[in-house]
Amino acid sequence: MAVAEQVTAGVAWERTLRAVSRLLRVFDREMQDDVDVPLTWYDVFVQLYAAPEMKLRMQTLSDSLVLTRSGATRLVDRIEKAGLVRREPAAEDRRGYYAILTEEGQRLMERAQKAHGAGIERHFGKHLDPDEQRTLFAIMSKLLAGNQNIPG
Amino acid sequence: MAVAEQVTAGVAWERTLRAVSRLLRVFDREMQDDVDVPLTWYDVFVQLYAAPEMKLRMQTLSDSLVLTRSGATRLVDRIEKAGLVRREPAAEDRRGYYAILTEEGQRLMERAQKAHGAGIERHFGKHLDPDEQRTLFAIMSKLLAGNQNIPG
DNA sequence: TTGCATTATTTGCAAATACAATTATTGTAA
DNA sequence: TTACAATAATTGTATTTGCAAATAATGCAA
Repeated sequence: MAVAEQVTAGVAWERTLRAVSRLLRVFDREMQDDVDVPLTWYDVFVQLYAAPEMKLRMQTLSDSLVLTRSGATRLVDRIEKAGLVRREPAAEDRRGYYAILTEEGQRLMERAQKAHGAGIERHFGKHLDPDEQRTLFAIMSKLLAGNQNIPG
Repeated sequence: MAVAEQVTAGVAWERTLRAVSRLLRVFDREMQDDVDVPLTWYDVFVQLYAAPEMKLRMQTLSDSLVLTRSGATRLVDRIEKAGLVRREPAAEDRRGYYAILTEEGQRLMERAQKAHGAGIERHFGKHLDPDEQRTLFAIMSKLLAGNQNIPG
């Protein structure tokens, strides 16, 4: 390359968007192939699995997901119908509900986690050295912190 | 922090996913507010605007977008109905079509670009120094190159 | 030239999603 | 206590999306 490309914010953002989209599609397909659920379901499992007693209020859950409130309601409806999550009214605030990972959900989560971990390594980790991974983490943390209070 | 968090590939990927999702929601909302079209439409404008004669084959277009083929067909349908893009059969291969930015589409694109450029600076560029932007660009380029031949 | 696999695009249909309105509960202040 | 704004979650409805099948044109090989 004779002339170095000028990397503006717009160029960096666009490339990020395309790379992330591509990876999302790959991961979703692999999740389907491996454990026969969409990546969105796995996202729910991850959040619940990491929570105390493997349960979270719907609100907390939807905040961590890539979804609106109503989207989270519908998503949990579907997962509940499949028996992988159940709902329970919140004792301390009767407007609220908890979503709870069932035993079957836990088992699926553990299988999914293994498969997906390998996929992440194959399509993401493998291409970046540890330093790049740390830098990326730091960059994304800054962006997240700088765009905190956004509704949705 | 007494103990530094271990940054694994999985952790870096998850944070990336959340940051990008958040930004996408912000940008989509701002695009609606500024020029009253969804971000997906703008994505089409960007691709066409940068192309020779502001036209691209449907295939090329859908490859650069965050969409499947059929998704691109429907998306262009809607934009065409709004008069911002038109279709034209490809002379050299009669199976194919070009999507072409109309004059009205160009005008909208130029307005949208100004507004969105400011948004990118506000929510993305501002939080990263030039070196970080270059690094991010390089990292995402690697990931894109490493995940080239994925269908969808 | 005929036949057949390949490629470009669109369409039928079902699933997923967002937005706005709705229901139920809580907190607070007169 | 009563009234009312705020909060948690869900639901009605329209839009968007993907998958698989369909349509149409191309290229190549017998």
